[in-house]
Amino acid sequence: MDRKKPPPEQTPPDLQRLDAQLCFAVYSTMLGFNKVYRKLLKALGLTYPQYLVMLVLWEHDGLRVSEIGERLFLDFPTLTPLLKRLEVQGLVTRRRSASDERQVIVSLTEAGTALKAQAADVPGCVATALDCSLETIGDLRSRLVALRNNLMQQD
Amino acid sequence: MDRKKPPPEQTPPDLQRLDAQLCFAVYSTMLGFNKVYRKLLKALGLTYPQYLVMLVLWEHDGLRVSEIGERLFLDFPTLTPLLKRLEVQGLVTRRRSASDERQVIVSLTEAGTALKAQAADVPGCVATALDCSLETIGDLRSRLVALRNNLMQQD
DNA sequence: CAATATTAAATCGTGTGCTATGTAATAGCA
DNA sequence: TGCTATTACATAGCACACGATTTAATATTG
Repeated sequence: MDRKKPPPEQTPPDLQRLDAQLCFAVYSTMLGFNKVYRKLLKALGLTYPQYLVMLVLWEHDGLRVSEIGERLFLDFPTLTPLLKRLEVQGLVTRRRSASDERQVIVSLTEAGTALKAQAADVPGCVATALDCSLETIGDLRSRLVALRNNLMQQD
Repeated sequence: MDRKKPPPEQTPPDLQRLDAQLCFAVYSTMLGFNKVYRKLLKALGLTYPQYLVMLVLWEHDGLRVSEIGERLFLDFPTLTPLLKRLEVQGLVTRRRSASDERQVIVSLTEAGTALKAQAADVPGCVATALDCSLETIGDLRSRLVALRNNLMQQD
């Protein structure tokens, strides 16, 4: 009578545990960030992805859609409707480029530019919610960026 | 003729830069993870969130929807349709609890259980894409979990 | 025991994010 | 110069994620 079970053929159990997955830590942290940002950005009338777009434009106004997409690692099907909604809100304009009509230039309106001052408290409030040192934040950030760049290279 | 501009009233510019935001590092890292997981999980017929649900059930079969939600920090509007699709794929069953009919118990089917072995290579392939040490991964994971818990406490 | 409050899940509506596809403009080549 | 290939963006369809609301079951209270 053979009581000895064969060794499992799959990955050792602990590598397939939810909490062993770095991706789940990233995913669930992002869920947490969304929760915090949703509250903070509600007063500004922005969703989190819209806020990211505004951050990009506040830094460098008048970009092509593709340039915004490159900056945020987002594609056209995501950006086009999102930018349309920002345009409807009067925060940006979308104009065909005169030199190349395939390109759409996204520019801040006065209201869009003015929104930057209203959003000035956001990073501080987020830092408060995080409740950890600037050094930790900076270290985490640069490590995540390195991972992101590795992941984005997969093809 | 006053050539001196008044100091800006908003947050110092570097705090409102996109790349200064930890949340953007997390967000864009998750975009990268999605890209990698989408490819790996395609052969299993799973999306990334569905994979997370399967990880939970492989660990502990027969949970209530709310228990899965607590485990993954996800709400009913997300989980109900997702679980329905897993049921349609024949990977889980959803049954009303006899002792409390408000509760739905989610159980793995034979196919759902068997899928675990097919998914055995996933964590290893992800680790390869990450191209960094297990120690780094573990450290990042625990730090992110700490942040997540802080963020989730905001209310 | 009946009425009310609470709980668990389902549904609805909105905004993403991505693959696939379509449209229009520009570039490149013979 | 005309044709083809490439580029930039828009659209379509699907799967999330979440606040708001609804439905049904259970718990609590008088």
